[in-house]
Amino acid sequence: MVRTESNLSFTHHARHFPVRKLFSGKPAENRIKKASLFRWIGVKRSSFVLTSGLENLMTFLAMPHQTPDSTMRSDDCLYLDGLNPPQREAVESLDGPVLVLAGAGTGKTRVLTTRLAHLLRTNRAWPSQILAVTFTNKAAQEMKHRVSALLGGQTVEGWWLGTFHALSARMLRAHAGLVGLSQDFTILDADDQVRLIKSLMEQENIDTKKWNPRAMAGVISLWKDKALRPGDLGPKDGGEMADGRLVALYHAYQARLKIMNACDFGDLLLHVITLLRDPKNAPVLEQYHHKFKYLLVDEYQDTNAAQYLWLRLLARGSGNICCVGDDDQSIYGWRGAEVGNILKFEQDFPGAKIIRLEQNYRSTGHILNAAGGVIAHNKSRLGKTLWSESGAGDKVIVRGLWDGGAEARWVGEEMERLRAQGWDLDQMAVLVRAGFQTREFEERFIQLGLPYRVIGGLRFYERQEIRDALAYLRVIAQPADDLALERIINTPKRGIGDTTVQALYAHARSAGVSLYEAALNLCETEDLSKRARGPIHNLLENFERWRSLVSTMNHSDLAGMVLEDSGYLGFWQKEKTPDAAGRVENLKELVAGMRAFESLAEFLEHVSLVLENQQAQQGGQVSIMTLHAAKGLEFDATFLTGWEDGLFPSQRTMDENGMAGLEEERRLAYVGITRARRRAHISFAANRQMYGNWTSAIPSRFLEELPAEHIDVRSESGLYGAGRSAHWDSSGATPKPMSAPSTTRDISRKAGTAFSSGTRVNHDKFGAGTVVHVQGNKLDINFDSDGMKRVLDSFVEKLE
DNA sequence: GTGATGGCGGTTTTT
DNA sequence: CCGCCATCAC
Repeated sequence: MVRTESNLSFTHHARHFPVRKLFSGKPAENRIKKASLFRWIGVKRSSFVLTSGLENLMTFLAMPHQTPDSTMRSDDCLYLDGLNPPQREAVESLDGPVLVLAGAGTGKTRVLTTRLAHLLRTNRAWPSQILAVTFTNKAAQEMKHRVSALLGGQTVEGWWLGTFHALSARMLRAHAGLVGLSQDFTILDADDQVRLIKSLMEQENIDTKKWNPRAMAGVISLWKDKALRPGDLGPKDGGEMADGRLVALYHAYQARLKIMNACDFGDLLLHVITLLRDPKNAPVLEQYHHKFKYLLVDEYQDTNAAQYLWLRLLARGSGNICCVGDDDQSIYGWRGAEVGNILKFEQDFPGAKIIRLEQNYRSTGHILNAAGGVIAHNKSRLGKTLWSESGAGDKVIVRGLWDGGAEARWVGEEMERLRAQGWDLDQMAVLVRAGFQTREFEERFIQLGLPYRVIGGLRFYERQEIRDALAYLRVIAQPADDLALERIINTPKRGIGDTTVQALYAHARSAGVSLYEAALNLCETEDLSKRARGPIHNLLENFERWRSLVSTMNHSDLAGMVLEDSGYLGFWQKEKTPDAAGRVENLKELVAGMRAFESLAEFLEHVSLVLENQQAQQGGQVSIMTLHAAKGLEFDATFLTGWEDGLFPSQRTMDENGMAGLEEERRLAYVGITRARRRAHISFAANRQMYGNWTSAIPSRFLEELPAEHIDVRSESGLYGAGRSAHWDSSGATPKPMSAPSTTRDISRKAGTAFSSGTRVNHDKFGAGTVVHVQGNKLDINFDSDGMKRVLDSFVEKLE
């Protein structure tokens, strides 16, 4: 039933495809238009750093702004044959607003890519008239590849396919002047952002211990996600935060960014919105309206308010906007995503067509129904019921264990058992709620010799040595980049200490210039200590020299030279720490990797916006990752671990966001369960070591939401119960507790809830305590040494 | 201006 | 328990 694109042949259609004709020749007429378009865009050639081939982009912009003739009928299109009816409808509903509600595993990407191919193949639009937005570069890449596969290997060039941020940066480079930036503005990442906020807080005498700069930066980012600029806020909107001066801090932050000619990620979208909204710039908006005939948005449930406004502004032109998403998989509310966007699509885009994809091609029946049973508990959802033709398969295996160690052992054993049965290690994954949970599995897998990889974590360009190297390049490209200069001004150590840097900053502030300029101004004067002048002079001289080479020298060679001359590479080569050699390797890799880019500017833009998390993909390893990282992936067998109240659902989320938070956690559970094709395991531990001390927990409330008929409970003796009804008591499948002594627990269980308030009890891990409150078989106990905890009655024994 | 110790905080993550 | 940052001693 499920046919992949590669099964379909398009070769005999290829000659109908406009793209080939489009690029084969460049009529003189186009060249003339090209020149005028340069003016329209108002930027130099090198600024279009996001497209690999600027030529192609220019060619597209030079195309007359009209739709190509639609001469082709849809029934000529073989690629439509493999689609089920709703999928086909989603592909063919090209005009007007369309919302495709694509449940997990229902062929969302296939619909997206086929729709794009269809637009091109039927000559509905030139590539340059299509705006396709994704959240991650990975998704953009995948879309690019799959569309080209659908078109028989023909690559499509010149379309506006990318992340919100990359596309925004592209627009902003073209119109930077309209928002008070210059075309070569710097893009700051989260780390730069926090450092800048922190220095501003210090400057304003706001206590950075009481008010964590990271958190303050987070709030400002959330404001930006909501498209709130400093002027849109009242002075008190920051509440107590930052001593009541958070909004003032936001003002100062934006002012500083302007001086630095820099943008943070939020600004990329916000500036575009500001500029397109301004009546003065109506012609710009009009040109984009004229240009983009079709808009396509992936993962619409993850859009925040700013992205929503951005889309609305651009969609007002053609009105042809297709959003694809799944409200049940919205898991990024905590970083500003608003499920509301997808829930109110119909109101926002009147006359919208809503198409539901409900046939699942990934998972077997029990898995699907277990997931469906959980998500049905959510109130705010549009509602979908997934079904599949692939048979019932295995029930979801649910296992309770004594502690985190036992859980890791059990997962390891099960994985080895599956491996022995011929399952592929690459097709197995451990999914956790929070990063710290991975450690226990790693330790266990190392012991077992089970090859694994942890997905996520530090990315290449987040490594210290890479960021340092990039800082050098940033200062060369953009001297006003204070953060970059500050980062490396004394790295490697060259005797420019904190007091000197503070003096430079003081001068920069009073003169209203950048740090670099301040250094230029001061290095010959008496304002600085004699000792500091030399190294500063030296460093600046180096920078001037390097900068003078940018236009003539290959940027990769230049980078090599910079690292050499600055002493940075030598610093790591001399270093004896175990990781130093790896860092030297990384630096060399960085220099080599730069060759793939056309210029230094292009390279820097890719680093901040588009660089892939290149993880050496070697086969034969199980994966360990967070539930968030697992979204969009699928495995034959999954192990969803740590299903304990407080951990999952996360206590913090519930405290901070109440019912909405709980519903988001539940969606996370839904995402988790639907990752499995054939086998899903869910486990929980009664005790877990967190940050060095033992904590106990009761099983996740989500376990109770799993429909009994779709799960297979195999808990250790004494670990079932948890206030659950009949089907929890099945078991017998697994006879003995693995590590915990069980006698007293069994006795207490037989006795029912034999505890009452005031009873003195003993617990293996927490010692003696007094029962304070009884609720079913859950006891709130005040432990003599560890304080209040909630535990299952089966874990304690009465003290006589 | 640079190296050593204590204290505190610590989900989820992309751009 | 681990890592980061601030503070302190040179």
